[in-house]
Amino acid sequence: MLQVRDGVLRVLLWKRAREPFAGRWALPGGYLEPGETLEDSIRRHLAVKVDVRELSHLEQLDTRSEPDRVPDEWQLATSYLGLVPTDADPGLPDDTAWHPVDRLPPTAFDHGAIVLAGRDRLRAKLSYTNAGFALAPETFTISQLRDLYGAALGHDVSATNLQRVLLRRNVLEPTGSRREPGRSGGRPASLFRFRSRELAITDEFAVLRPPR
Amino acid sequence: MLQVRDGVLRVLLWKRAREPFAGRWALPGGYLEPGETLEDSIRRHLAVKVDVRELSHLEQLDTRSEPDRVPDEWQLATSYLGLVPTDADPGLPDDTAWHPVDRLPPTAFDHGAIVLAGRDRLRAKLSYTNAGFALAPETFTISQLRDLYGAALGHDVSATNLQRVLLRRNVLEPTGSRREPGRSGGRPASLFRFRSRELAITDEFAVLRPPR
DNA sequence: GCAAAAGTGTTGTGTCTACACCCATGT
DNA sequence: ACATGGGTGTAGACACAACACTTTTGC
Repeated sequence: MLQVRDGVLRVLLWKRAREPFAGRWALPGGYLEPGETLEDSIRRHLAVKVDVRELSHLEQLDTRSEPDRVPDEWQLATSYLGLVPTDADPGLPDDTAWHPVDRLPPTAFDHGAIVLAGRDRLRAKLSYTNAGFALAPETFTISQLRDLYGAALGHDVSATNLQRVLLRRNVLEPTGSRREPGRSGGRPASLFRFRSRELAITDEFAVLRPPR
Repeated sequence: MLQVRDGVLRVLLWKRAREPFAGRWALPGGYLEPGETLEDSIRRHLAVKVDVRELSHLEQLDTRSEPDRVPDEWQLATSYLGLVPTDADPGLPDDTAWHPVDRLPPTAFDHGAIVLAGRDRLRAKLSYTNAGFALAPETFTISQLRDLYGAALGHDVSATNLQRVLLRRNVLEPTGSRREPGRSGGRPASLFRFRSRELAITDEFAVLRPPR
């Protein structure tokens, strides 16, 4: 589960109490109940940590089956990428915390690799889908959105060009209202919102488009 | 397992003898052995149908867990996309056949949806990776490659532009040799080959590139 | 007026499509 | 010579990045 928090892309991790990997950080999750869907299962396990309504997007990453990924046991795991808007602040149990994705603590199992795979998937999808909606509040200014994209992508993003790309692609729409400037002045910023809050591809054919 | 065969993108299906879905067509695959990797398992099951050395690419699609996807039983399945070069002609058991992906026969379980998901994954990757290597023979002319891309993408592709895109991206390299024209004449075509036969992203940042 | 923050105008660059044209071969 | 198929030249459309400039606010 990823979120931009304090201007940094973070992942929710849970500190393991028991062996194996006692004291190391792990992704939330757990066993599948009979007859349960993978998605239902991850939502159920997450609900213990976070209110599920806060989840703005959830998608499957992959299934890992290497026999040595869990010591002394052969165990399959299907990983999911979950996103939470930056303005959500779920109350957390004591043994969980948001860790910067680019400075992970020692993790249990292959969870470090899974987090990086999730980060990479998010970065890719920010380029060619409307995935930003899942990180952003309901309405926002372009500079707020620039900061979110910057944190998620790991490099500076120009507000000017971000605005133009997302407006050209019809991903954003103006709400009509504005945000009052802070005490240091400045022009009031217009508020925007994502036209859709469901994942959609916005830049389908990079090349080799079908002919007219 | 997909292949361009007779100028059409096809999938290898296996005719089920037993219930459920007796007589309908299913994807090759089967149960996982204890301690076995998913990839090893699919390769093992495929080896019965096709020589595994013919597989030029294999990647995981997704894991399906809907309780009603198999009647009277709750069963998880992880699907894979396998590609076979167009010039491979594996001998097949009697109960398997290559079916056009765009005109699938009635399929068992959710296998029809899986095939379409694989097709869509292939189409997307042809745009921004070197995935074409997995459909093409070792060496080929641009027009052969155009036909392969056309069959896989489902629309006409211009040889002119295909050549320029793939050369600009350094995906193809000339072999130096040529192919003799047929009896109807025509300029002899140069032969090309893919520089790499491992999947690689060739058009990384569609937009929002990192600054210099 | 001046600083701060937001937003627009403009120019340049690179990638792709479309299409005209040229090249090398067989008959 | 002419048909056939391969390949190149070139121009236009478009999306994007960069950066200068203008707008609107607080102090």
